[in-house]
Amino acid sequence: MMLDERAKKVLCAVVESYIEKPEPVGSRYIMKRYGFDVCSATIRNIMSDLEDEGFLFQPHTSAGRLPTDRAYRFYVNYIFQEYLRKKTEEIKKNIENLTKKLRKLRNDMNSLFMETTQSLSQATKYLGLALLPETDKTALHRVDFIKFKDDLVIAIVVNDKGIVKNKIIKANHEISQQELNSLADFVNSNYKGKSLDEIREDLFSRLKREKIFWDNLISKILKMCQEALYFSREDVFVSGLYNIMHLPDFSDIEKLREVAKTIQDRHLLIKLFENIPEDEEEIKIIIGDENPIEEFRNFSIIASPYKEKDKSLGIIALVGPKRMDYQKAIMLVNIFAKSVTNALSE
Amino acid sequence: MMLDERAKKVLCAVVESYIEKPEPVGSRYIMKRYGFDVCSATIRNIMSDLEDEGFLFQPHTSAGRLPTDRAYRFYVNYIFQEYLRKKTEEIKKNIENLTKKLRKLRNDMNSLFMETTQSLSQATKYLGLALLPETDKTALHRVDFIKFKDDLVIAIVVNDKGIVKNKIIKANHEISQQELNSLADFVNSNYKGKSLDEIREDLFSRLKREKIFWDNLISKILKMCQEALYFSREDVFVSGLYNIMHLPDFSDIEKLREVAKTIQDRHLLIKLFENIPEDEEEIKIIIGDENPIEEFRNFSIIASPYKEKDKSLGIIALVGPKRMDYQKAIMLVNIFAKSVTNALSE
DNA sequence: TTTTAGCACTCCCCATATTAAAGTGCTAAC
DNA sequence: GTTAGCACTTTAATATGGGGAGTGCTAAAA
Repeated sequence: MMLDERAKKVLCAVVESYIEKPEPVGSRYIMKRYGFDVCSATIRNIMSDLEDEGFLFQPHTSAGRLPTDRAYRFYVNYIFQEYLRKKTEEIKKNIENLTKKLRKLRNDMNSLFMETTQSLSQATKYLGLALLPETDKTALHRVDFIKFKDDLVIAIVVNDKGIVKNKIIKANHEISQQELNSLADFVNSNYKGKSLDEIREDLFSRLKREKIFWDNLISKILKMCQEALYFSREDVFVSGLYNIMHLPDFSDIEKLREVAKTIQDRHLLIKLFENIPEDEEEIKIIIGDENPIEEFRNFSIIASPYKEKDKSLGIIALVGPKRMDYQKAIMLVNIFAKSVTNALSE
Repeated sequence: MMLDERAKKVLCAVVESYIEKPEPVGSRYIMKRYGFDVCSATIRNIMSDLEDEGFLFQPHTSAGRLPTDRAYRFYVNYIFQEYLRKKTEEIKKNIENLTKKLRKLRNDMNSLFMETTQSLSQATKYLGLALLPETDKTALHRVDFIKFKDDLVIAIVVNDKGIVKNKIIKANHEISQQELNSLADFVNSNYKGKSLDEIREDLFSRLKREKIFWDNLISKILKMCQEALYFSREDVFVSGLYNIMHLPDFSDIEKLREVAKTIQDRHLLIKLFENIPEDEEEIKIIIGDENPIEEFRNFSIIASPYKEKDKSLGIIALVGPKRMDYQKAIMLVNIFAKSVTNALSE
């Protein structure tokens, strides 16, 4: 399946043409529009070969050809190389400017990611997503335990990003605000700066070490504390559902429905991100069938982690049709991820 | 425009028929389906009269007739009377059962309203909404001020419903955690149980009374405190966008887009609720053009306040097409609003 | 061996015509 | 006031027939 240079060019031309306008692409059009110096019959032969290789298909005999997922993959690899090679001054300038703008929001993550996803969606008309830092992995800034009613306690955790999470837990026994304050003091003075999962781990070994495992009061309290410090990942920002509704790819309402349903279901959405490595430098591109969740097999995702210093915190992404303007999408995700990283890293 | 009994029956029949199936309604169909003992020509005459009165219209000559907004209004008034009159044992039983179920969630408002809006949407295939209690009007349970970075302070407010809100504010001067604790203590011991707006008001008059108005440190701190205790209303739950996508009324994507855009814009959504009185007992029904916000002129809203004891806290609502199953929608909103009220009032 | 010109063939799309069905409005009779 | 009957209107569905875009193949040219 080695393609010669000309075949590659034709393949990319077909993909680009289809991205530009969702219609079957003909040989004559390719020849003229992309300035090939051969006649349409030659292009035709090449396209026929590309079809044999699984890059193109015809909706029916005697129609033009459409790209398969494989073609998109090939195309994306191609332009992505290009992009990395020639990342221009202009992009750097864009990152600088955006960084300045986002820096003002660095202390308010909600606004920061609201702004980010909205701008991304606005600029592309695709769906802008952002996965917030996992509370469990970020450093504890402070915890408070507040007695609510009866044996209910509200645990409030502030992490070093200024994100506030709270949780209502059952204490299983009457406990005074006084005692809760002591508990909070204990945690704050011993564990500030540690990540929640580290803290839970340490509490656990402490329980074990001191042989107060299953019975006494302190053990109960520490266990409650463990529970209070567990937060499953659930914070995703999604913007621009109404933007994608204008795309011809979503004129079929069933596709829209898939997206809307997935958005509504946070757990599913989180699952989408699970297969995207957070620790890599590169932009990750997922096309159609490569998608980890069934519901998004019709779409493509451009995702990139954002970091603070060198630690990856979360992911910024665009979700759009497979027939997406990858050039633009890649560039924008890149710019935003880098800018957020800069803004957070000071 | 007095309609005689028969005309009313015909009008209701037309509306009901159209709600059942979105097609122009013919005279013969009405006669047979709704068991009128006159021939179709008579119905035809009545329908012609109803058209003159502005209740019906024809999409084109020689087609059946469709209800106008006025017809929906008439119909809804009619069935609403009916509903109030004959509220059955069954409904009471439903409320009891649902109350039991929701009571388990009473201490976690997020889950409570998530569950409520989802169930409402699931049962009707319309959009389920719930407006949470306004932080500003609910009683303070406790406030905490947490020093974050530099001169940033995170204010965390817990109200008596167990809802936690937070806000990042600039202190404009260095302030220690010690001082913040004193401030929090001060607010907590003086104002626990008071509503945030009362507290702000009182802080203001205190400032004024003590003639420390514009200058010294305490004044600055109190002003920061005032700012920290202000939360604009913004908490709305919306469920089931993907449910309405199956309705024939939304096969036009432009209509869907209106809804999706409105949902995304919390402020607009809040505005929707502004014209719905929270303090009334009754279920409020808003049809088409009666809608306060432009974007929802194509839809109808069934809304009802929920309360704790006798104090209104917020609103539960369904948004659907004008061609909505009002009977069902009214009943369900009624059941849910009453059940939430019961669950919260113990 | 590769490319090109030429041509027959396929299939979709669109515009037009035709027909059946549903429903009205009107008139005259009950 | 109500009904039967009928002419008329409009839509929706179904056929009909080019026109156009594009392919695949063959034979000749490069």
